Amino acid sequence: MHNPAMNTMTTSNDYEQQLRQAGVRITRQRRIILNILSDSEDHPDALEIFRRAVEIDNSISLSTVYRTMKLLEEQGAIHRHAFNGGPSRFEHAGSDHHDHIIDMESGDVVEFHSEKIERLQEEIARELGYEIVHHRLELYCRKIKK
Amino acid sequence: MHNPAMNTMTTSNDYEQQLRQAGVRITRQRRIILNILSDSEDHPDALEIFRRAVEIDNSISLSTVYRTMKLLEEQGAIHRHAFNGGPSRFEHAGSDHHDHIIDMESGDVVEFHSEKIERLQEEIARELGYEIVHHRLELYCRKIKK
DNA sequence: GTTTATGCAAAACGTTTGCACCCTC
DNA sequence: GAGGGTGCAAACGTTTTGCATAAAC
Repeated sequence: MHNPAMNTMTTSNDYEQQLRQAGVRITRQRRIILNILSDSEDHPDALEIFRRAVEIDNSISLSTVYRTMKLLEEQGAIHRHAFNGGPSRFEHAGSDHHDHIIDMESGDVVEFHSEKIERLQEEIARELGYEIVHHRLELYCRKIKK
Repeated sequence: MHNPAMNTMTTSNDYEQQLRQAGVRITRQRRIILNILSDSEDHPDALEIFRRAVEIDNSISLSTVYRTMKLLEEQGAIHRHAFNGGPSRFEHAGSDHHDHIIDMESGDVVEFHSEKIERLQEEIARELGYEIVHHRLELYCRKIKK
């Protein structure tokens, strides 16, 4: 896909522009973290992001990672998860909403989406007098052995 | 040391028997905590359980609360939640499984259950090669204003 | 009497914050 | 140049742990 006019891809450059528009300064550190996040297929925690960042710039600090994660969360650029009540793990707020299967043996995270479940959630909340702001659906699973 | 048949107990007596059967010693502290849990309509965290326990026995310690919560969780007697990534909050593992609506303004927790959602979850997991061990569904909501 | 639980204090853990200096706009 | 961002170290809130004592079985 190579169409400079139609920019539907989520590169960290896009995010930089959006963040700039929101009045966020793009520092060297923030750029590094944004790149790490858009390159990540997994759901790293702050320490792991810090480790990956240090390989690019060994002067970066863990506090900056934490501060940046909070900022990006507020800007809606990332999502924060607390699987198993463990440390926060982050992912790029890509295009589509999705939920998570957590492999209890490996810790791997698989994403899925069910429009049916989403609708049922809305229905249930509405019946109880609530509107959903956001939700969290996590399936803690084991691989089925064949 | 004799075993009085009469003990001013609530429903936690059932739990005591089950725990005894599992080889768990019923100490004064554990009895107090079990009572607090079966009396609680809300989802208190460890500190709140500690506060309630101190009113009954002011020599109880916070470590004992934490150790007991871990034990009871392992025994399947309670469930642990980490709403919003905050401190663990606990509830008696009552009869039925249910999920949670968290009122974002008040912090109140409303319980609900949807057999349809449960079935859809199973279906999705199976299709991806997983079996669900347990799951977590939390709807972070605002009250609808009329 | 043996085994296990407790209380206390200290440590561990993930995260936030105060401050002096540095960089982006 | 002004205002916000950074690194560092120290503080934080939650949870765990080592150890000597106490209680359950």
